[in-house]
Amino acid sequence: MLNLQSPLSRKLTAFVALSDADLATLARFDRRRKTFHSGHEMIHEGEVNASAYILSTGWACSYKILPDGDRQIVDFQIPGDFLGLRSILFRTADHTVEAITRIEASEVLEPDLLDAFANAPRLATAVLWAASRDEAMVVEHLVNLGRRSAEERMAHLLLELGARLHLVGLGDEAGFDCPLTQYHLADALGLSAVHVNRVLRRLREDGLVTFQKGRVIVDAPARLRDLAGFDTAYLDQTGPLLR
Amino acid sequence: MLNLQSPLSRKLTAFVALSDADLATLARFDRRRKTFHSGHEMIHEGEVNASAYILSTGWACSYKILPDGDRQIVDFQIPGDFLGLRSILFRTADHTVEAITRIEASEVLEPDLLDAFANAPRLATAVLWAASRDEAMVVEHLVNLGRRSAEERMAHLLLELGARLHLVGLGDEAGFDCPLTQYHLADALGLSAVHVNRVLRRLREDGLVTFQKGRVIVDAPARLRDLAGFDTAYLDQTGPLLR
DNA sequence: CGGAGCTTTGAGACGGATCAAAACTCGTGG
DNA sequence: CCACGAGTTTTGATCCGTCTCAAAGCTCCG
Repeated sequence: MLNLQSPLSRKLTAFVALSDADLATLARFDRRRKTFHSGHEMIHEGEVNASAYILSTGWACSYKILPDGDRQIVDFQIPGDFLGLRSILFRTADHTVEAITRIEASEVLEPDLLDAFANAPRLATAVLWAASRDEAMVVEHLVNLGRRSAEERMAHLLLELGARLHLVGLGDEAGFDCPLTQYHLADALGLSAVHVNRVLRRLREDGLVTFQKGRVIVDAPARLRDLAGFDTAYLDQTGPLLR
Repeated sequence: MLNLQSPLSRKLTAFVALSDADLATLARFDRRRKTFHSGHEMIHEGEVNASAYILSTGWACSYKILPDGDRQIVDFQIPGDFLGLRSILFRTADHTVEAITRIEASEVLEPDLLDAFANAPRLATAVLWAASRDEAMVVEHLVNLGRRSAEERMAHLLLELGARLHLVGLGDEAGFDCPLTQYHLADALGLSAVHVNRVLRRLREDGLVTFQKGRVIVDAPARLRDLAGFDTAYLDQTGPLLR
């Protein structure tokens, strides 16, 4: 029951059928397990030869800081997600990754990845697929910022997080635990923290979602999806890729 | 002088040293050359098993359409860029790609890519690098929409296009030819077309950039970069990766 | 029980949207 | 060679969503 143990294998096997050999190689990614405390910067923008990680417990976020000190969060990472995968190919990391909660993660070095590509082609495909999915999420976030109102953005983000968490066995249809502050939400959605607060209140008063005390409860899933224009196509790619 | 002939090889060799065998494999990507007229949708959101292309002449853009008809352009593609590379791994395309001008492009099928990955590892690395760079650009666009003012966004976009065009031998320090309408700019920057017009006027009146009659002229490069907070780090990765 | 970080609320300012309409550009056909 | 028309650019007036500044209330850890 390897697949049920690790959030990553649970996520990958949902989309690519992996052989036992693939799963064994995947399991080897889990050596070098480390713990980081909340707030720790695991990868720094500008850092050379940064490592990548696979997140197994806790939440992280990746962001960029502007000259004036403003921050734009690009994505949140939850168990099963890669941290800084892109920065392995780049000489210097182009973004920062920070632990939001206390985190457990396995460090992935370049040779691990190359080994996987050479010896476990199906796994390599799966990793590539995961990277493409990450990019698809960034694209959807771009659409969010460019063309949706504050409330639509918030609805979309919460629905995405819910769907992703559900996929790795955290949270269910009703809701999920969420350690994000309103500052995190603001920096992800391109809003001010003050406005985030008002938006959350309106969504709550309209009976759509409630986000309080670290828990998100989706009160009216259908109406919320409708408001956000939320389409899971970019996330789930229904059923395993065989090829 | 293969590298000077194709914009793609010119771009890739700037970052990864390619062997003659790599270059030969790369040249084989150039069979199946096709022409598309301006406005043609080469890849449709939702399309299954879409092909990818390498753009050799002309401009394209990739975008998503929202339920209410709004459009968010994710990126523009210029000669040497891949079109729809991500959609090869996905069962269905998650975005649309449309020709802005008349276009010449070479169709790349899945087997071509797999062949390259199996037989030309350095080229495979280069392709992966190109995909990572595409993602880095999307991330930078996200920052643009989330945390920059309308003028900063415009300045940033024009500087990015200039830098990318320069890299493939189109345009120089002074400026470049640009077939985009103000509607394109608006949909890329998350603004209204009317506001785009006013922003361009202000930038022109401030002596920063002039965009008129299909040509962009950078009047004050240093001041423009300063306004935009433009750092080429995410684009050029100075000097060839050897590994 | 104190205090730091987070959430909540109010008042006012401002960037960019929207609506409306005129002016320009350029390819096309008469 | 001119007139037309579709697409594009430009400008004005007004409106609205979100920001900023300010301050109070809450929560939870030490």
